[in-house]
Amino acid sequence: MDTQRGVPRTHARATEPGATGRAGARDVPTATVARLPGYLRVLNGLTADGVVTTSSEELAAGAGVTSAQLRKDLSFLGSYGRRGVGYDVLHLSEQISVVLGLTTQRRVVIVGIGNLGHALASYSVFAERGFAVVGLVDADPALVGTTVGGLMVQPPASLHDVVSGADATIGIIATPAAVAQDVCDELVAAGVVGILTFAPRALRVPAHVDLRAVDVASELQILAFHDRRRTGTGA
Amino acid sequence: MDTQRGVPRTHARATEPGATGRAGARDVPTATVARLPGYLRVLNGLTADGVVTTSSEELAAGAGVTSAQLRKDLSFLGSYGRRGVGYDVLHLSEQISVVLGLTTQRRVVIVGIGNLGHALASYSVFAERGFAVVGLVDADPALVGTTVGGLMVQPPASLHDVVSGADATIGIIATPAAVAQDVCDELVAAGVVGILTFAPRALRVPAHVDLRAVDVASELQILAFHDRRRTGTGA
DNA sequence: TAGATTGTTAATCGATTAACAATC
DNA sequence: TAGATTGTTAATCGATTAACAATC
Repeated sequence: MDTQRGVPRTHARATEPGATGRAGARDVPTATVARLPGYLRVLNGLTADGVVTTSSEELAAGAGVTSAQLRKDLSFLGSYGRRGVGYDVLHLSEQISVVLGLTTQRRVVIVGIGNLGHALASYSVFAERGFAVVGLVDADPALVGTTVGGLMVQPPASLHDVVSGADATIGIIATPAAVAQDVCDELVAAGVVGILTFAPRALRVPAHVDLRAVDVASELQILAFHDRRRTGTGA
Repeated sequence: MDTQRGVPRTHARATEPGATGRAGARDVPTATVARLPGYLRVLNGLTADGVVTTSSEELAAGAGVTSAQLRKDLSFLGSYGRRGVGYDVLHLSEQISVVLGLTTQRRVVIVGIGNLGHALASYSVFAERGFAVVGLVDADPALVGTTVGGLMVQPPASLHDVVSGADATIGIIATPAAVAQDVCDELVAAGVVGILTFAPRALRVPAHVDLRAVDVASELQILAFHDRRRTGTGA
């Protein structure tokens, strides 16, 4: 009840279909991939603090996992530590970035500029972590043409052009649930290979597209399950 | 790469410490608990469509899981279906609500009313799914005293009173990462038993408090991992 | 009865944990 | 060398899948 958790997935295992294949990056378990961003975050913080070397113990504590878990996770990437010494913060950070594919900036399009989409479009953390929001789309005529986070909101009919024109590979869906599947299909048709949806509804995507879903109301309902056990109400 | 996933957790198993214990609700695996909100969502949709009876096949398809998975999950709650017939939509919906502890309305306080907090404070889906936002707190003097989603924003010094005064059991953290742990500690001291954080930082909570973390930038980084394999860039 | 569909069992699979040999 | 810490192995644990007997 007290540990931080990453994100689960019924994900296909992360095998390496790539041509030559970078050493070490092959066949990383999905559970490990989901924790890598957390490690990277801690490493970046250490770098900002001027820390040059770290240990599995320190890194794990910062990320909220055990040192055994951390070493096991890193072992799937390769051997980037030195026994008896620890890990070079900058080098490990770079290796994880390479494995996650963050050495190239990914371009993101957000569909649905309501309260949530608006917040995401203005979210500075995206830029800090290597993503560029390159397009905004909304169906509300009152919203189309306005500027949010420095970008002009485009109409739904422009979705394909916005995605392909900016060469976006990731789409974020922040629309009402009712239209989420249609938007999803259009994003896929336009060429995105990854989708992050906030719409409370199951979406279908082809096998070559990666889908991740965040449902904040479901998160609260999961909290309610444990809440009930502590406050005694609810049954 | 194509399935919907719930939320992973390094969660303690959901054992039943409650006194008498409702039949069936004991010892539900965390992976199952995380999928229950999805089933509930589909059941509510079926109810709205006037559907009276459903099958594991139909329900699973709507939730994006296999029928085997669904039946296995429901088996932890009890036997609420009829062989050869299926499930009564209303009855099953009610049983899941009881297990999740949704028969009592939970009160939620949101700390950090920036872009994201603002969006969450105005998020109608919370009310639809049985949660009441009863307090808003922010450190920005320019924001304190303003009204968002019908509630007046309170200063940080009022956090404890806002939580205990409204008897809130769940806290949502939408503050900058730098202050997230302090806010978390204050929420716990004020008596919440569940915390949902959007701050990109690992948080520590005592064993009796349940913590769930949503990190949208990490979600994008996980998508980038697969993106790299398809677009070939990034290594 | 015959057909349908659940609930459960058993097998498989993947993830976590702990311990320690390797080695800096 | 002695102490420290990694990387790996093996054991455990939990979750998923498939098949089917129970039963409506």
